Amino acid sequence: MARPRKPLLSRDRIVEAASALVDAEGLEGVSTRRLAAELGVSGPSLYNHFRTKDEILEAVADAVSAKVDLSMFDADDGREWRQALHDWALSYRAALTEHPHIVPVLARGPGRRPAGLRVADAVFGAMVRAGWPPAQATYIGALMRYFVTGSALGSFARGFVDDATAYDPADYPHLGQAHLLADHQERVDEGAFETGLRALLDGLGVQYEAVRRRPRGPAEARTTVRPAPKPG
Amino acid sequence: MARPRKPLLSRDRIVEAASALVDAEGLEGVSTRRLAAELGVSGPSLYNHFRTKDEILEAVADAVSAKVDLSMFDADDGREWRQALHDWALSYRAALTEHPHIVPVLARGPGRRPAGLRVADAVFGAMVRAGWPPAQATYIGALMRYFVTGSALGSFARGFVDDATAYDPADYPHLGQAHLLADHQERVDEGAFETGLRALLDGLGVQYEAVRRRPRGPAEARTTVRPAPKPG
DNA sequence: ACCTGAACACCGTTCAAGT
DNA sequence: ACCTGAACACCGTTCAAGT
Repeated sequence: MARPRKPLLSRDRIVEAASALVDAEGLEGVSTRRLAAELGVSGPSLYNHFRTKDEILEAVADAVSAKVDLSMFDADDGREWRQALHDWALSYRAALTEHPHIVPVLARGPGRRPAGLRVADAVFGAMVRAGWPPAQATYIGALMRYFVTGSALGSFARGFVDDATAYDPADYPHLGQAHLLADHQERVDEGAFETGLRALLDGLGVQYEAVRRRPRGPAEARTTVRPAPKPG
Repeated sequence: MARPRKPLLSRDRIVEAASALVDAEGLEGVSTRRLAAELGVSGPSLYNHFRTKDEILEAVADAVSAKVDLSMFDADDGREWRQALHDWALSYRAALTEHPHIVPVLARGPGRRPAGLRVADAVFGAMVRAGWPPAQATYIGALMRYFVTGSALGSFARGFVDDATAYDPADYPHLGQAHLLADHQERVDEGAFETGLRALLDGLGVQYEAVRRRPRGPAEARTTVRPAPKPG
């Protein structure tokens, strides 16, 4: 069989199989030959649909971004911007922790991925509507992204070993109980995420009040970052 | 030449060469053969000093962690915890942006890397000394890490293309100026980082006041996360 | 103990050949 | 247009052989 009358492959089928493989085996488990085998074709066939393996992984990452709920940013649902950011962050993090192995790819940046851009667009638009200056709205999209991807990528607790002898008090005077962290991994990561998210939103609240109070004095315009590259 | 009287290699030499290679070519530029060639030996020689290539990369990441300034956490330098966290975050970020290609490895978590653990230890110790409950001190170390590594990993602006036609208003109604971001990349990332850091510290300040006010009521103990796995 | 070359079991990608 | 097998230039790692 050289060419079937009905194509055996499609971008969607490839992305679906690649996602399953990434979830099951991690990024290292994905080779073009392995993926092709999973799809019942030979390795080079994939190159009729994607230019590189990396493009396939980008598509997998984008499929995860597409699962992030953005409905809280809808114009007139009566939600406050802080509440919307909060809910979005939870949905964002949930999407990532459901597919942890692809996070390194996704964390590289929103890039050209359509779903990633849709996220950036929604956040930026909602913040501007809420009264944030465009420059700040851009920053908020970026910094929230930093925090959420950072938390999904580097489970803090996962790094600690479940071995009391691993942390010599002479080297790490305050890590006496560190070996216990291995057990409490998830709880610590979630606590840190919640604490950080609350801090972020409270802190943005402070800045929001300041911005609202002096909405755009010319003196400020001179000392501030500059007109404001949009967005997002 | 089979075995020289003086070893040709050492862990330090290997890490040094690997760091240079990572900086110059990125992670993909590092192969064991390439690295060995740079050191004037054959590929398998490396395995006398490291068990795997990944162990070499971990060591490179740890060398970067070792450059993070921790002196602001020294017991009696009169600094306030917020100021210390702020200065540390800047130093942390600076270390990472100087070696951007290794960040994905470093962001995986502090793991067993000695310098990474030293960082965790210093932050945890300083926060506890400042009056934070151990559980919260643990969270602070983790959430600061999320934010800093996330910002170093995923340059938000870098993701946007310098092409006005790339962002169809029908798809992304608020991304009209997105193509300008490519130009302002660094400024946006720095603005987002500063804005986020300030928000984080302000927000933690709010939580600090709350914790200080009610230092450990039994009612709180029941509703709060739980005793507190240390640290760090 | 520490280096070597040869070898194993893989890679991503290109390309001419098939229909 | 879409798949194939063969091939190219790589990989990380193991291992027996050398000193």
